[in-house]
Parts: sequence; C-alpha cells; structure tokens
Amino acid sequence: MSTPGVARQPVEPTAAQQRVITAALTLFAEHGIGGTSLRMIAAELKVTVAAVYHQFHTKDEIIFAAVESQLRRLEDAVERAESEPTTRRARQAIIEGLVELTMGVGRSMSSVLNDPAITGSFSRHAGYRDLLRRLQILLMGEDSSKESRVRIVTLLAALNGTASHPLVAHLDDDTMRRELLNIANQVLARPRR
Amino acid sequence: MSTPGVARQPVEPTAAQQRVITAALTLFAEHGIGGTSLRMIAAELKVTVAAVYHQFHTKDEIIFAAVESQLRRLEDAVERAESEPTTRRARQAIIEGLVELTMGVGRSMSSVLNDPAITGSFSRHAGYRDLLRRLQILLMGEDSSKESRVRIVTLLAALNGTASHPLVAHLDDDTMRRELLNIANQVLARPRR
DNA sequence: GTCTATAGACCGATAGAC
DNA sequence: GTCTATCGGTCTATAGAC
Repeated sequence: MSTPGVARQPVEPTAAQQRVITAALTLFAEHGIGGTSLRMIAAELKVTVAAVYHQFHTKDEIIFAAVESQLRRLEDAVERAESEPTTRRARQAIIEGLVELTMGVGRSMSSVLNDPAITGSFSRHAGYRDLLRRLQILLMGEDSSKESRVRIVTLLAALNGTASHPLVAHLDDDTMRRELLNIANQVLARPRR
Repeated sequence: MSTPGVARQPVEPTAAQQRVITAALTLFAEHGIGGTSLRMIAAELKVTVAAVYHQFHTKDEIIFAAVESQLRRLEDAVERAESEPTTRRARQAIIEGLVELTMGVGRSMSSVLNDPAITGSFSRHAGYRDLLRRLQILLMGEDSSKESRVRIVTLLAALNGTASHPLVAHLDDDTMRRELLNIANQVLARPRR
C-alpha cells in the first residue's frame, strides 16, 4: 500500500534531471540561489544551457525540484523514525537522521531550505509544514507549545548553520557528526531552570 | 586613547552612504545578496542607479560596507561587554547584546553574515576572526577547544536562523527576545552528560 | 547629488538543426 | 539529448549634462 499523509506525489526525476538537481544544489550552497545562473549549472555539467532547458523548462522548476529532493530526503528520515517501535527510539532515529541529512551535499541539508528566496514561499508549502509537524511530534511528543515549535526551527538552523560555516569547514566528517549530535541534544534538552 | 585590537579603521560612512547600506541590508534579507540588484536598491531609495553609484563605485563596495556596518555593531556589543567588571556580567552582557543585534534590521544580524556569497570571503577577514575570538573569550573563557569554537558558530547560526525564519516570524518582539535568550543559554550550557 | 543615455556582458528562454 | 544561434530584458558600470 502506498504511503498517504503527505498529499504530494512529486514525479520521480529522471537520471538526467537528478544530475541537474545535484549540480544545482552544489552551486546553490556555494553562491546562493540568486547567485547561481543556468549558465553556471550547465558549465558544472559540461553541457550547454539549452541542454539543461531540455530537462527543466524554467529556472524556477529547477529550484523547485532541488527543494523537493531535499524535502523527500527529510521525509524518508521522518518515515524511518516513525516506524521505530518506541517513542524513545523514534526520537533518537530522527535526530541521527537529521544529522546525516545535514552532512549531505556541501554539508548542508538546505542552503536551499534556508535561502531567503525560498523560505518565504515554502513556509506555505503544505508538504513542508506537514513534515515540520511530524518532526515536532517525533522530537517533543504532543507538546505543541509555541516554545516547542521555535525549538524545531532552531534545531534546523543550528545544524545547517554550523555544518556549512567556513570557520568549521575543516573539521573531518566524524568530528562534525559528533558535534552536530551534541548540538541537537543540547538544543532539544529541557532548560535546566 | 583610541581602541587598538582590531586592525581596521573603516571610514565612517556618510549619511547618504548609510541610507544606501540600510536599503541594501533590507533587500539582502529579503532576496539574498545575489538576488538583489542595484536597480532594486535605487528603487528602494527612490533614486536612479547612477545616484547610487555616486556613493559606492561597485556593488561589491556596497556589500562590503553592509557587512562592515553589521560587524561594527557586533564589535560595539563586544566592547561594551568587555568593559563589564566581572566575567559573569560580561558574559551576560554579550549574550544580551547578541540577542539585540539579532532583533535588528529584518530580524537578522546577518542575512549578510550567513549568505554563502559572504561567509567564504569574510571567514578570512581579520577583523571578523578577531571578533569571534573575543566572543569566544567572553562566552567560554580561556577554553579554546575545538568544541568551544564550534559552539560559537552554532550560537550565531541558531540566533539568526531562528529570528529570521518565516514560520516564527509572527511572534512579537518580546516573545522572540525571550526565546532567543533561552536558545543562547541552552546552546552555551555545558552538556549534562 | 541627481539625472539621462549608453556600453557591453550576462540573464532566462526559445527555435531549429543534427 | 545536445548543439548553435538568437531574442529581449536586465545586469553592472561609466560619461556627461544640470
């Protein structure tokens, strides 16, 4: 049976489209979305601009597909966590899943999801909001207070911002993973007061 | 006597230049640096592009001045904290200073300082590195471990990312300030294990 | 200090050959 | 699926009048 829950079945990208998406994500992480042109994407793939346009009809479609691909990875992690037998293990699983996601392309789950060109429109994206809600349940249980919502947003910002910051870019993957795990646990801990 | 320490005396911007900087910061926060053109900045100021070029000779100069202005505000906060009589009060002062900075233009100390178009070059900026080092001393004392450096970067990312995220943009200033203070204390707390 | 006018490069996007 | 060639528009930047 197919997974319901999120009302969106984005067409799976073809292999050629996936190559465009990967190149785009790399360049977005480096120059921002507004600072990345189709020319640059084409150059990264060593083809011409027209060849890229054969895969996607507009730049916006590429941006959308790039965001979707990251959201799909996030959704996979959420689903894996939700299938854990206990809430405790589910919580541990999603934390580890988020850290792994953050270690991805250019050590950023979402230079895309953090770009001002994106956040505005995607904060109204139904699938995105649904994912954040499921994240919240996994991480904070039924505590749906304002504080707990803020904490989720902070967690994502802290993981991404730390992993992608050039001042700690030199840290090896194992160290970074360990640090991100610490950060996640700390941000999610109940304040001591 | 003048303050040594940071080896940079950026020329104070004129009033006209400051207006350009403010407009630029607003637009950068909304569209990213790469997504902001001189046309947009000129339109925001209701003048022509040539008038903007009369204040700054290149777009890079505008970006640089915008970053410098944010760094100067950060430096002011650091200096105020450093002049506190006890380390405990200095620590409290810089935390509050960082939160106030974050509540600034477009609720972001640094859509600028977080933009991929910037971080790369400014992570080699001497003044920037010096500021981070002073921040580290204020917040973690003489603990100059790898973990403590990571923690500073995380703190900045968490504050900025949270304050500027559209999903919590509706929170009123007092609530946001309170949340940011909690976040700061939590990120800086020693892990419980 | 602001304007108009303009230069040359680059932008996103399309047509059509192979 | 990739190319060349081209469109109209916008980009950064400059020259020169007021």
